[in-house]
Amino acid sequence: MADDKKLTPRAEDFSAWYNEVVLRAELADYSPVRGCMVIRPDGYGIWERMQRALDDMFKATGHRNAYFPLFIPESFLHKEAQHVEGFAPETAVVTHGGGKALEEPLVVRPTSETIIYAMFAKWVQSYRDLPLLINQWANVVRWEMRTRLFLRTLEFLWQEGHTAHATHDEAEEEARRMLGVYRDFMEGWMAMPVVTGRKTESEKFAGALRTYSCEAMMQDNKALQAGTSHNLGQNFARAFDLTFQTESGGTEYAWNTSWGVSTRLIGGLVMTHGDDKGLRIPPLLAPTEVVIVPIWRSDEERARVFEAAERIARSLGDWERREPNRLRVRLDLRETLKPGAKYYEWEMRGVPVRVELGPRDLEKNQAVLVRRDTGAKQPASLDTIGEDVEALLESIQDAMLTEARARREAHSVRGAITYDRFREIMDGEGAFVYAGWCGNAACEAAIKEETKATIRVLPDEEFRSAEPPTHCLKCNQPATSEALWAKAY
RNA sequence: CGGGGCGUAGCGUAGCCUGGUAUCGCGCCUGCUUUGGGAGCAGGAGGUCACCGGUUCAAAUCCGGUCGCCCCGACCA
Repeated sequence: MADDKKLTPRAEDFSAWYNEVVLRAELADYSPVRGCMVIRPDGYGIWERMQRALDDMFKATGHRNAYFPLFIPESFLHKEAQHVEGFAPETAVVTHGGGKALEEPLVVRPTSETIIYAMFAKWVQSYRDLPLLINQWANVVRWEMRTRLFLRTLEFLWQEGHTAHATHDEAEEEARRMLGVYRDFMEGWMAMPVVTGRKTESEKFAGALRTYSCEAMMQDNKALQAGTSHNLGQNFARAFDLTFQTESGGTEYAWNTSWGVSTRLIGGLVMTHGDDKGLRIPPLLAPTEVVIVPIWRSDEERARVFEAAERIARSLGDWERREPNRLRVRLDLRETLKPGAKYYEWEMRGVPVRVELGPRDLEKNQAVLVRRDTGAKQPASLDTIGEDVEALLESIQDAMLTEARARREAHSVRGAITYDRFREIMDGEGAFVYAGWCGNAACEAAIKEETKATIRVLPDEEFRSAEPPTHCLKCNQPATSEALWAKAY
């Protein structure tokens, strides 16, 4: 068992490490159904914090929540040609209900564009009804062949924003705005830096005019598509007759956007921040930010230490920080485990700050604060522990983003590069490679075929190289754009 | 769907070749002693050996079939 206590190191087998962390940190467990997962309280707690933060951001940008049904008439999916082509192979279909065959099979939503724009068509008559800005929190089902906890399961939780606008430019602005919201969330809350940009034709959403994406680098140097935002143009409006009267009395199709992030983000969080001791959760998303571990020898000491620990837990729990919410504190009073065993457990679970409190500390009116990200210890006076913990949490949140960004930059490659060198990189450690592309889908496909790497995005300006690449990585023809290449999840 | 692995207590496993009393560790329960980096001792509970069929006096073990899960490759948030 001694060996079982340690995780498989990331360097030895990243995939095994990931599975072990998710299971042992009790974020999730396998379900009896292949490809499905149970999200356990510690995993769901992270999701709840993500939801709250994102939901506030959606509301702040004018969106309202609604809920659309799980079942979609199969015919709806067929109304948009690209869309059905993209999703039909991976839908689950209900053919029977109440013991009888249904007249029309029902698709379990793989995404809700069809049902939502069908409803929008009923609700929108005039330009005065626009823009219509809706979000829904829901589960969706996609019948994937190969699944992985959080990263790809048959059923997953997500949010999908759906909007309708009077003009192309407004829709474009909306799609870009929500991509920005995602980026702010991923960097500000998840401490996960992303590269934003536009997807190529071959990688865009089925039915979209344009797809934008946030791409994050995992610790195995592979890219994770963490969130996407689509300008759907008028494709769905045409398919579902979503029209409105213009100011001048004409009739036009509305312009739509959709955008989503899912519980996949939790997988991204694990693979961005986890280490060989387990999970590391950025404080803002941690269901428990602080765990207090009391230390004692005699019964007399236990009584004293417990009393003090409870007092500190209360005062920390009541500590009002600048943002008006309280510290999320947990007090570990279990008497069957030694302190060391508790340390290992809370490290596995990723709690950002541990407070150690023993008799020697009490004599000095202090406690020891230990940060999960670096393992560094520091004493804190019991008189100022609230401020100290708050400051430490803020420092951890910042440090985690800085560290993740530095790691990404250390594994990014820019500047002139030969195709041979590129192949070498993709065969080896992997990287984010910024290189020229001629714009030809054939080159994109050939590279994917030969190296498994794909164009993650055509990066937004701030991510592009100071010296734009001049030639296509593959065919050496003049480049029409700079592309970010990587292997992806 | 192709390749690989696995199904024995909550978890991890031994036993299978060569059929005969279900193995060990962790965890769990009780008690005592412990507790500043994964505690010790003693006692205890816990099993349709994935499922179905066959061979046999007797099957976890041999034979036939079925199902499921995990990992690696072709699709994808």
